[in-house]
Amino acid sequence: MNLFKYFREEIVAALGRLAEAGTLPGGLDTAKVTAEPPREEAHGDVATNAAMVLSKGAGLKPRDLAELLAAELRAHPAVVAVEVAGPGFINLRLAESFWAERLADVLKAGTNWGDGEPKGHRVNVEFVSANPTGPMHIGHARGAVVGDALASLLAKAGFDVTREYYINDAGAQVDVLARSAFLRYREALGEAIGDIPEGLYPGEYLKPVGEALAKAHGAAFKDSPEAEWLPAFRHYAVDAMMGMIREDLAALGVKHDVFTSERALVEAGRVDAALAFLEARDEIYTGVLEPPKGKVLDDWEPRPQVLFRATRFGDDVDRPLKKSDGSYTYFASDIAYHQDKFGRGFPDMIDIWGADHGGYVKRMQAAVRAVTEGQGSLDVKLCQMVNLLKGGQPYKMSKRAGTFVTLRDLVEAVGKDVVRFIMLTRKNDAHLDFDLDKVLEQSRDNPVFYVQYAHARCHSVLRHAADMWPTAPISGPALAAAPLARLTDPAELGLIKLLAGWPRLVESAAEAHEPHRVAFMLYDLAAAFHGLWNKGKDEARLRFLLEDDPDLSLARLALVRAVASVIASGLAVFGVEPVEEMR
RNA sequence: GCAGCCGUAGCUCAGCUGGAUAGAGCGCUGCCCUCCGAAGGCAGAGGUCGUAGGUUCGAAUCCUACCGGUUGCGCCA
Repeated sequence: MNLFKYFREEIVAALGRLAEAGTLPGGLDTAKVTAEPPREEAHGDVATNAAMVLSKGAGLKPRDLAELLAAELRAHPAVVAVEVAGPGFINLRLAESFWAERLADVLKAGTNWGDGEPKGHRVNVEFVSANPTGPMHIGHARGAVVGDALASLLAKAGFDVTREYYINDAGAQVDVLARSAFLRYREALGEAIGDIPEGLYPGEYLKPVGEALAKAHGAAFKDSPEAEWLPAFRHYAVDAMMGMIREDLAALGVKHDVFTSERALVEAGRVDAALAFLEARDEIYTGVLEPPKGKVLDDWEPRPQVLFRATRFGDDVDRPLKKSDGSYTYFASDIAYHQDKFGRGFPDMIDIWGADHGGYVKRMQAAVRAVTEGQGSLDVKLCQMVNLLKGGQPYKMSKRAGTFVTLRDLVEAVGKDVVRFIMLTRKNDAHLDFDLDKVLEQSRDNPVFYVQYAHARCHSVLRHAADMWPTAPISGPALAAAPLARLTDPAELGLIKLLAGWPRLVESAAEAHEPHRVAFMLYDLAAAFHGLWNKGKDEARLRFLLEDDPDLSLARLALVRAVASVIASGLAVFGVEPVEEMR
């Protein structure tokens, strides 16, 4: 339960009662009424702006309306105090028993606490979509993690999520891949190939591909013209690269539900169909584009092109769909791809792109509007660069020096959980520093450690409790029945309030498509827990386990268990394994 | 030239889709840390939220114009 949603409904209901009694005019628009946690703790637990946003319609001064509503809200059993403050805020303070009940809710729900109601609403998250021409590098890691965590977050919030990967296997770059593989094939047959020519992929990872092709075909294509071997080699190489990419993703703990091939779309005529669809609606014409200003293009010459009327849908200029040789642009097949996703039952699409593709957002959104006739929506999350550092200094990657370059190497160096967590500690569109030393540091300014440590400490307490009272019921559901009313210290109540706010955070982070908020919530929760722990150092009576007071200890164990459970639940959104012991 | 993103404490960044006295970590300063649950704790200083206008009960948040940084800008994906 999102308690703020609950109180918003209670406030609206109270307004309804006032209207019924004739105190307020009927039919007030309550859409702008909010119930939120106040920033200042001193302002209570729930604050509403109702009096301020409704005063005009009600014909009352905000503070007068606030007093009326406050009187009505005082009757609520969970409310112990109501204050009218500032320009007309109404602040509610909630009973300790109310918080005890929320703690029991957390314990009963376990890691399902915070789950949204199933919405029966499908969302497609497309991410990674790295070109199938080589292993994943560090630049891909952020998009992979952000997409995967966003998908998990949406799933937790109650959406029916599909994780999708778009394989760009139709462009010129896969032909280059095929030629590169062909070279390795000749090499595997014993030919001296010398340096890899400019324009081909030089990576060693293509050697096994060449060897496999040599094994399969022998010398059959050794001296054949390109047309004879290219499609087969391309097919094999793309498959091999995708296999490698899937392994890289698996190392990072990422798994897609659907892989869609661009080539398959093209061969099935989907691009033709999409263009015909637009043609029929007069969204396509042949025209000449202006050269971009302020940028020197020596080879620019105006020429007629097949253009999409993107300007009709909010883009700055109309966009080309065909190259001068008559083949489709990337944009054209991407239109078909998004129309395909829409047709598969995803009106809501999210794409995760690198920030260098930022210039394509408008045109893609324009195309989605056109091709779904306004029924589909596309949100694009752009992931900024990751700056790799070591000890605060830029980390130069070099193959020769043995410093790593691939995603796999990064994961092997620091672990997948560290990579995943750190990638989510910034907004997707902000630059991110990834310090190879800091992320392994055991200190407060390493959020991964700090959060994991809080979780491990919780379990340490639970282990101690099991030693002290071997028969005590300390499972989550059992602890829901503990005497929770005995938790009265402000630090304890503060912790419960954080736990109780988890559903609201899940909901708003999911709605905003911002998984990084979970990282900050986890950090705050860990800080509050460590704070309470430290208080126990100074004040012995605040320790979790008191041999002479098993009842109170049980209540505190309930709190500890709940903290562990919410941390675990947040880490689950990130795909990070919560640890029970630090080593 | 145009477009997207960014501009908040000395540094790195949050700021809950418009709320009340703008927060955290690092760094700095000062105390505390012989024992439970090592990988520290507590407190303090530090801000005209890039600038200037606008919208309204109320703006770091929305709009406009500038300034600075960044990423892009037909036949690459």
